[in-house]
Amino acid sequence: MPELPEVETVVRTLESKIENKEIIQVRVLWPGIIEGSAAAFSKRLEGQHFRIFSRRGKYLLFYMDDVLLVSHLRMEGKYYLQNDDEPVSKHIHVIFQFKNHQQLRYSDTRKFGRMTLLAKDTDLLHFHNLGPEPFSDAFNANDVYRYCHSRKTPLKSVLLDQSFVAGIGNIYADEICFACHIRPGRSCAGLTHRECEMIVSETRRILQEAIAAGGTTIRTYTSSLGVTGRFQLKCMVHEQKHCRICGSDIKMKRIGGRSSYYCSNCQK
DNA sequence: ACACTGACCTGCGAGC
DNA sequence: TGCTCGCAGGTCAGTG
Repeated sequence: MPELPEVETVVRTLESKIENKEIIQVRVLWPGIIEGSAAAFSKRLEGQHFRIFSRRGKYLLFYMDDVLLVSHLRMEGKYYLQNDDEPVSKHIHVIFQFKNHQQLRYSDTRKFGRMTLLAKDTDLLHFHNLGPEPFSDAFNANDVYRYCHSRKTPLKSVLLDQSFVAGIGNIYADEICFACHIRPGRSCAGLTHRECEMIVSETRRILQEAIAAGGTTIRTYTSSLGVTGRFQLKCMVHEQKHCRICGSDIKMKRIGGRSSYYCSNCQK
């Protein structure tokens, strides 16, 4: 499941492969991926070049000449750079044709991902009600403390709430809770200021390490263009059987509709 | 205003 | 062996 580190990896990989390439044609094989009219989407992108590559939360941002292409991979979205004579697998839903017979292909087994076109000057600070980026000053212990004390939801649910902080998904939410020695189901209302400081610093540390490792490859997720992350080797609790610190059995519980892994000995 | 649930999808594994 | 069923997950619309 692509979370912030995976999206960051995809953005940087694509930047190195397709920067300044011109789209000469777009084929949408599954219109549900495109928000709005697929025909208008395709027409608008013809003749546009991939200029600047960026990210906001889990959204990929491609600044073209006159338009902003926003892509969300959701669970299984991937990009591949292939030649146009290679067979098109059944999970390819959007094809961007370049010159020299190259194609950028969007693959998505579950068809959950979305693409949309926006004006280049769209305000991304308030885009989809997204909260602060984890590495920005806007994500800090004082604001986290204030936010948490105005509600009673489990810490895990808060970490997954994209309007709280942008980019954290199920895997990293479990890892952050573990690193802070807090059970994912604990109400965020009772967090101390010291714990909020720890949530901020551990979130940054874990995401930074995951980016350095090229993201996480777990279940069906591999990042684009054959790049495989290595962060799953460092997961302390997510999908683990035994705690890597104390050896206790890792417990699994559904919190906010998500499977959540924790060590009942190390996390209070 | 906040919190929870279901829909969107398909592949996979468990159970019969 | 072959079938059905439930689960996985991010986001948003709908409901309480």
